[in-house]
Amino acid sequence: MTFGSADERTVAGSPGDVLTLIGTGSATTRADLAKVTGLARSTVSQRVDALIEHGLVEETDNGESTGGRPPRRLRLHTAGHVVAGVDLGATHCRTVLLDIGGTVLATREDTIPIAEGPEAVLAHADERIKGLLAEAGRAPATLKAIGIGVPGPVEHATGRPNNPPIMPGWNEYPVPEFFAGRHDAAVLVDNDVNVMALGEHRNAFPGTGYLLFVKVGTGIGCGVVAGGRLHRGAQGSAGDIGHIRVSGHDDAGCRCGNSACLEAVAGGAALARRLTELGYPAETGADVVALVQSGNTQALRLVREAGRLIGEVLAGLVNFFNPEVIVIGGALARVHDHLLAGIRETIYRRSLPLATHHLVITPSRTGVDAAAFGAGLLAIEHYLAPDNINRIMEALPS
Amino acid sequence: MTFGSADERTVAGSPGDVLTLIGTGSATTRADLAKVTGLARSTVSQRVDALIEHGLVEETDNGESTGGRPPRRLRLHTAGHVVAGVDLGATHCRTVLLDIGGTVLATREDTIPIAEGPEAVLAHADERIKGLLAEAGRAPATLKAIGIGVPGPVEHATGRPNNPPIMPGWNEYPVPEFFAGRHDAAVLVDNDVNVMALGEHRNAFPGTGYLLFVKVGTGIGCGVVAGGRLHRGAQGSAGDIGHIRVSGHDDAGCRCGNSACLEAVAGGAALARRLTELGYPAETGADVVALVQSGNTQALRLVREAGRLIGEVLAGLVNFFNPEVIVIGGALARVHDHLLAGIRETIYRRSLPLATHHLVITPSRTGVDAAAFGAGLLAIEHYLAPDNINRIMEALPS
DNA sequence: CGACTTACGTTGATCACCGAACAAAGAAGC
DNA sequence: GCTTCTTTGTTCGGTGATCAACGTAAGTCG
Repeated sequence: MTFGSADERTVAGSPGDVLTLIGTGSATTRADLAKVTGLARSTVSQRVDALIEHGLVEETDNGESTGGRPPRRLRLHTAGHVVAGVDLGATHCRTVLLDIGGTVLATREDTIPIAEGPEAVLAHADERIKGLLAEAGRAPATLKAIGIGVPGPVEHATGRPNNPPIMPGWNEYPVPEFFAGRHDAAVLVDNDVNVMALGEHRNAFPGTGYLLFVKVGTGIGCGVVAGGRLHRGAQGSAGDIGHIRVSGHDDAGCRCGNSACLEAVAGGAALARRLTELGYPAETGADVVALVQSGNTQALRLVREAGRLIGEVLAGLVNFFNPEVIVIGGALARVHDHLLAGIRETIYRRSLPLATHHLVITPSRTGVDAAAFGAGLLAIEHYLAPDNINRIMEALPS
Repeated sequence: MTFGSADERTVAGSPGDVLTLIGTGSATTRADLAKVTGLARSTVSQRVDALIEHGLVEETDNGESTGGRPPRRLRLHTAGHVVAGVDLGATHCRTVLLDIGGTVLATREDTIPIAEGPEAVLAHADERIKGLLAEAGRAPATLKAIGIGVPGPVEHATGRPNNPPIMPGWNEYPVPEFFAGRHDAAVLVDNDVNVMALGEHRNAFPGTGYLLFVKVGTGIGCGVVAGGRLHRGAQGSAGDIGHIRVSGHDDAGCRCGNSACLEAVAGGAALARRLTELGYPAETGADVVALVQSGNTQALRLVREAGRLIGEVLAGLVNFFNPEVIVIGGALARVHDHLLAGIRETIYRRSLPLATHHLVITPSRTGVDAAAFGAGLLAIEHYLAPDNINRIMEALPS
């Protein structure tokens, strides 16, 4: 027998918790903190002083008075702490430097095939990170954590890719160890769709408990947020919806060896191939988007039909998972008017009313840097996690 | 921006946490507790003394010596605290009395249509609970919590059924309030499949993080355990997989208004109807089971085919959710040899190898009282939750 | 039958946290 | 412009939870 676990308590008052409250904006002054945590004002002051001494918090201007002494506002001290987010795709590497408040300091994008293998690609990314640090005028030692999104399943606890189909040479490669001697920073590795889901959740839907982020690009994948956290599943392969079967397409073979997979009929590569067959040459999802935007009715029809097929799969997942928000991202979402129409139509037809009543289905609000940004958030959240902060402050009693 | 929440810390040491460790068997002696919690032995003794004074813990025989003084074993004091679990079905009411160690003290089953409405049915259940208390020789005041599983979606936080299709008169009915004047006990209400999933998880797979419990009865439903806890979704309707579309059965109309729903082609009612059409009269899932057990090859064929269809849906969910264990329960699981064969066959064919590599697919190990027992566990876990214990002990400083 | 090992209680010391008093800084009223 | 009030934040002694060290209990081992 097992009981409920020990978390889920009322907001605790450790230094790390106090910092989290300041970072999230849940409390911006000492008096606020006292109210929210239930600690005495004196204790709060003591905690805040320690955080300020460690360079994690700073005082800003005074707030508005409400009839008495105006409060001193507190916020994260973003100067001495930055993180990097890295988005590795099949052929690209996007890098972003964030301060721990989540502000973008610098970005970089370039082309490198992930098939060149982990050493080459990670060395490349490391060069870019160093470049961004220099560009933003931040000392290398201020880099506190690195988040990396990769196009395949990852065992998040160890940072090792787990039989990734499109990353030759990366299987079981210990990514964090690569950076061990190069930076004094934690390295967090996750699937690219997961970090996009995280970024979208934290940015656009922070209060939401249950969110699906669907990326429609060459393939189709899904990031899952449950209870405000990423759901990775037992092997870290959760959200792999590209190979779920759809009705009526048993003739469509998929690279996975099965037929009628969602990806094989509604992915960007599949749409491009069918458009080529119809006499409109296209290779990638971007080409499909271009055809739609140029007014090609066949392309438009295909995208809408793809939306219906994606919607069929999502309708099942809505019943099963009961999310509050579904976000559609990826290359094909750039023509989201047509894609979403098909998706919405099918979900509202095939899902249970109770599950769709408050369901929001929306295009992604984050841009091309979504994955790198989400990877950066992963890094920030690790660095600012209460436990980590408590450890840091115990290690350096200042 | 939001950060990771404040839970997920190392095992804390509040009295409630200590009790949880004793209850789960994670630590059975004072010395154990000191090791696990990191508290000083003196502090642990103090905590344990308080728990004993409150009648929550008792000392048993001495344990085995490992070369020194033998430890005094601790366990939950089950005498003064019992809970009730209630399983309400379409036509039945099963009641079980458990001590807080999870031991069954008494059970009762009888027939009452849930359509008689909440007052009548709950009054009936309350009578049964009182009967079980008397039968087990426990004072009414020792009843600390009541768990109830109902055949429909529930808003778990308030205990109100949420547009349940087969529970006329129950919509929005505040179940906990019904018991307010009758017992000084918390009332937890949840979907019946959820409590079955909980029972199965705690009993058979306590270490598992991600488990699906699939109930194949008249209809088809699914309870979801994620991260060791029940996943209920945004509206509490998660796991409603009976109306997910399956391929190649577009002619099969469903009571929900759509066609090709899993339930409409593989549910017990659907199988019974088709067997009747084939000349083998059957009304319920139990009749189908009887036909299979009597060696009817048509029934056997249908059950196996139903397994394949259920497997098709589950294959998609395995990709999406990446569970470690899938448990098959419900009336039709009594012929699980045939049902599981079809399910396994399809899942291993259609799911990703990474997700199926360590996947266990197994029939339920819990019997006919699974739901009532699971409801009782829900009650126990609420009562023994660290926060609740801490509140109790602060309220009565003894 | 002592030496050793492990378990548990006791006790003075320590440290985190609290609450009350005090200081700071503005608003409101005259 | 002054006093009074309100809210914020700090200082400081007091209190209680927790700890580490020691002492006692109760076994095993040679």
